[in-house]
Amino acid sequence: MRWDELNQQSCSVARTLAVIGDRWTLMILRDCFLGVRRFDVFEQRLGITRHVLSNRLRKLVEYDILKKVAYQQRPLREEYRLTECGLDLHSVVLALVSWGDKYMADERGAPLLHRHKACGHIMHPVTVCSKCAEPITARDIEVEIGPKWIGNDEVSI
Amino acid sequence: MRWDELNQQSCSVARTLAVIGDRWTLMILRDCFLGVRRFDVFEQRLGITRHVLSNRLRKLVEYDILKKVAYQQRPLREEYRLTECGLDLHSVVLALVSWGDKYMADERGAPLLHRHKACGHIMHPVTVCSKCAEPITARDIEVEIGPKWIGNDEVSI
DNA sequence: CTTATAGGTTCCTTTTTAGAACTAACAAAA
DNA sequence: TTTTGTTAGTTCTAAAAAGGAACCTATAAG
Repeated sequence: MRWDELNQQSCSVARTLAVIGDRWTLMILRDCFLGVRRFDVFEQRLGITRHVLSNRLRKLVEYDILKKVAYQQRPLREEYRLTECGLDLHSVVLALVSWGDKYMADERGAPLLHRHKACGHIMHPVTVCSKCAEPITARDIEVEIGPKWIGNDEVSI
Repeated sequence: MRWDELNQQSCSVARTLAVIGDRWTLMILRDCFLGVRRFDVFEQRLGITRHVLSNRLRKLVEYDILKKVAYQQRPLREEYRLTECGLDLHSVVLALVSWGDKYMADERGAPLLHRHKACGHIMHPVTVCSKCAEPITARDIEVEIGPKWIGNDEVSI
């Protein structure tokens, strides 16, 4: 199965990964959340080739995760900014950071800390239930087929 | 930069992506959270080649995200199960699902629903602050360098 | 008139993935 | 006892993607 076939699957993970599921795209998004917006800054920080960077940025714009915004005319220069849709990927990046901080850190601990502006504390993300607000782990969840998908062979648990 | 160089970076996202940051690994993990444990089931469900599946499973075992457990002797047959470390990736997969349900779904809505066993409701994951329990968005967070990393050129915002 | 800058594209080489066939270690059936 | 089937792989070649370096375009500054 190739990338372009993946987003035809009836699975939200597959469709999401068809857009953002490679290391470079996720690294670019990490940098976006750290405030990076320009082509050459991405290139230098990531050590990505210009060719691949160009392709990934194009795809992110195509899927409305980033948008190009002119910051100068003559010569026209554009930078890449997260859209609302892109900002919503923050929970994905935060979940990756949090896991990495816990399992991949060395003795110096997490390289970057996250401060919650509203409460002022250094925090780590906690995933909770939207209904009862209790923290969720893998064992707390049961999965079932969506009502409009019942009887559809494509989707299975 | 190649995969193996990525996990030497002083960034938890980079180190995490060096292990799980490709679409197949994340698709395998999705299936693990749906209860899949055996080689041929992964192969059929994912449409992945046996070669790549074999490599990815090996890597996941190497990093203690999955473990091989014998379910039969003579001939020895082993299956792959999530470790505690692997179970902690649930928040990553859940964040991917949730974003996909919101932005990549068609008119039928989310293919799979998540029921929180404890409260009994269909839920979606919400990321909250570990200190004040308020929901977090990208704009609510400020990033700063970890105390043991200050003065270290490797890490930068 | 040359050099610098930002944001790319093009070209060729190396690495990774796809797809199919083959293997090992047994069990069950003919 | 030979054949067939099952599970979990490995090996091979071709196609696709990524790496790495050079080139391009529009403009400003010196």
